[in-house]
Amino acid sequence: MSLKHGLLGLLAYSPMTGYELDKVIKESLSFFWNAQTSQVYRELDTLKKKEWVSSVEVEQIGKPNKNVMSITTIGENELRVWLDMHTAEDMMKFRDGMTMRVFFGSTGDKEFLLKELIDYKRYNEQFIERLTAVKSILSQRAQAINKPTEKKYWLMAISRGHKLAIANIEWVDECLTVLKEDEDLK
Amino acid sequence: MSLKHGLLGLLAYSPMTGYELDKVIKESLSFFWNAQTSQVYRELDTLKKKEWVSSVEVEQIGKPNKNVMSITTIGENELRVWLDMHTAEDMMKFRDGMTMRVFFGSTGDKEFLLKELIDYKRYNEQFIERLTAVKSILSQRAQAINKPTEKKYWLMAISRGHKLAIANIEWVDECLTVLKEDEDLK
DNA sequence: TTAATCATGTAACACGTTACATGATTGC
DNA sequence: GCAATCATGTAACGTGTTACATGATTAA
Repeated sequence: MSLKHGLLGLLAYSPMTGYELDKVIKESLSFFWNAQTSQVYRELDTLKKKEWVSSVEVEQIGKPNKNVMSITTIGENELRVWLDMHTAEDMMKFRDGMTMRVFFGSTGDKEFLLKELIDYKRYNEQFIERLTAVKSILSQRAQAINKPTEKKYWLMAISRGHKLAIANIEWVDECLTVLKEDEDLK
Repeated sequence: MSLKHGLLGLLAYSPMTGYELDKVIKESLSFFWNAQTSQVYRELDTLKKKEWVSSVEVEQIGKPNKNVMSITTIGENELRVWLDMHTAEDMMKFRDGMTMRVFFGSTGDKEFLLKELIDYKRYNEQFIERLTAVKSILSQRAQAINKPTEKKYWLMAISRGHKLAIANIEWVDECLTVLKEDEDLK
């Protein structure tokens, strides 16, 4: 499970350059996946070698040439297989640094932990704001590429981000209460 | 942010062998982090090279010899630095395969998606059950290694898992409603 | 007698991060 | 004149996965 299928998914909507893919990821996908620009180009290279995508060099006036990538039939099949065959079980194998941080929290400085929790809450609040922005970007895109069906799926994805952020914020509040409790006992 | 600091965290409680660390991870840490056995041994090797841990070979009767790993002073410092210095911002850079799956959902087979969502809900319900088991294991461990202070942090970590699982379940229910809606429109 | 537990790893590959590199055009 | 945008990458490193390998003891 990786960036490869994210790229295929985006190219299934319409052909794009690496540069555009990178921007779309940072603009619209980063609420559930992020990637370095260098990684995008490298993965595109791999996809080309696997013949999951093909590229055409397009000359431009007053701008550098660009390589427009398109998904191939093989790529479309691969995407469909990935979507249909990878299991919910895989999705349970996540890694959660924030939980690790708190699990081993007694070893570190409590003031730092409090600060970090409060920061984390703030980031989650900002995340929710960002989701609102992503929502409108995606609505526009759904119109632009004339794929109204996608929008329903995109909204489900956003809703997940929203629910998880809310859960994070509630959790921080709970932690702060617990941590302040024994402050009072001193 | 990685397994290295998880291993250091565990060794800060008490010296252990690679084998024991692997078991503890799978038993008690896997609700937020998982690792292959081979990875545990490899990382221990790296930690030894960095002198964050030291090992002593212990002979056993009727069992293979074992290498008992202990955290060093350098390792303790490293753990503290990691705990205090890594930021909440880093924690926002997660990767969420389930969201990707749904985001690009329109390309795949809808029956598969429905099945996967229902599976995912079931896994989250099982996850909550597992958390209950982990809770009692950790309570015992807190007594066994005589570190009652840790328990509070462990419970906070578990609470996070719980809240996220609840959010996941609610999200699946919402998705199922949305997906069935247009089933009715047919 | 067969599965589980104890105990250790190696090798190859896949995926992600960080730092670095280049160079033109457009808008303030 | 300077920052941002357009457009492409390479190299080295760090982290995670998969497959394979070995061999003894203990409990059902």
